[in-house]
Amino acid sequence: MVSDLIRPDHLAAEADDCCETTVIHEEAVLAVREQMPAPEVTRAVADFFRVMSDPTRMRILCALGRAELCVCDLAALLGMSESAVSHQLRILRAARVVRNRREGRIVYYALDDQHVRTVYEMGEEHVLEVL
Amino acid sequence: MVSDLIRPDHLAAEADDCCETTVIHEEAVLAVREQMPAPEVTRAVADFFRVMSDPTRMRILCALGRAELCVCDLAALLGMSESAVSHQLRILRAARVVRNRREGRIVYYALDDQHVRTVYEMGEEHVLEVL
DNA sequence: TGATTATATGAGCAGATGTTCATATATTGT
DNA sequence: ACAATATATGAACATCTGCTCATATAATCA
Repeated sequence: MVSDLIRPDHLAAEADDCCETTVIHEEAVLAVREQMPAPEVTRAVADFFRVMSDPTRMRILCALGRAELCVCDLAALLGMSESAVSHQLRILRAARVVRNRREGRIVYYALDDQHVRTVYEMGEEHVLEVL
Repeated sequence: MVSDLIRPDHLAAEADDCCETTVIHEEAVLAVREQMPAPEVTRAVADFFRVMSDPTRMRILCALGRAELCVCDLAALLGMSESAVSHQLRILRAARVVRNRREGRIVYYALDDQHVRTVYEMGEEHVLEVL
């Protein structure tokens, strides 16, 4: 692009890794950049919310917040296949929001995170406000 | 399946809409079913969390929680194209978590939801606990 | 009016996601 | 040991997501 030749050189130092972007409010951007959490943190937090971003998983968490249940009970409750529920439980386990204990052939799952309950209630509040 | 012919009929009435599922703890399932929020509610809440389940959107929300910024500032801050940022802002707008105001050619965005801040902090707490 | 700038949006595409189906594993009862 | 039962998991597949690129819209300035 020809415009690159016209732009003064000292402006190129503003962006850390990129030099094509226009910055209108340089001070604001620099101030916010300092206050921002590290990208790894925001990524981890986003991953946590991703766990709760699926209707099936959300319903599983709601159910397990009310009682300890086994896989086939959950499947019956949600009207889904036991396989589908088991796959989702695997994701919830990996995120450490549920715990499980085996009793013979049956594996009981329960909510294992204080935050999930509170976070759900905030989500519900937002939903009611927006509608 | 042959097993269907053997299973007693009165068990088929247990599940509301499905009849293939095994239920081990009938009372627990029935009790939880009564306490469960409506599927539309859990779906809406899951949709709200879906908005925050992407690293880019999460970083945008973090930034807008600290200052009112325009699209190209956000793009520079995140090291992303203005188009990509604009697409994500559209999603955040639809979810009503950000507000925007126009000033000439520039459109300023800001956080427009009390819950997002609190919910983010809870997510961060969970992340720090789990690691 | 025409050129420039800031933002928005549609199409297209690669990668992620959630379900089903088949199969594996683990435990119990005969 | 063998059949039955509860759960877990891999492969396959259709759908969804987030980006890029091209283009449209909107506002400013010469």
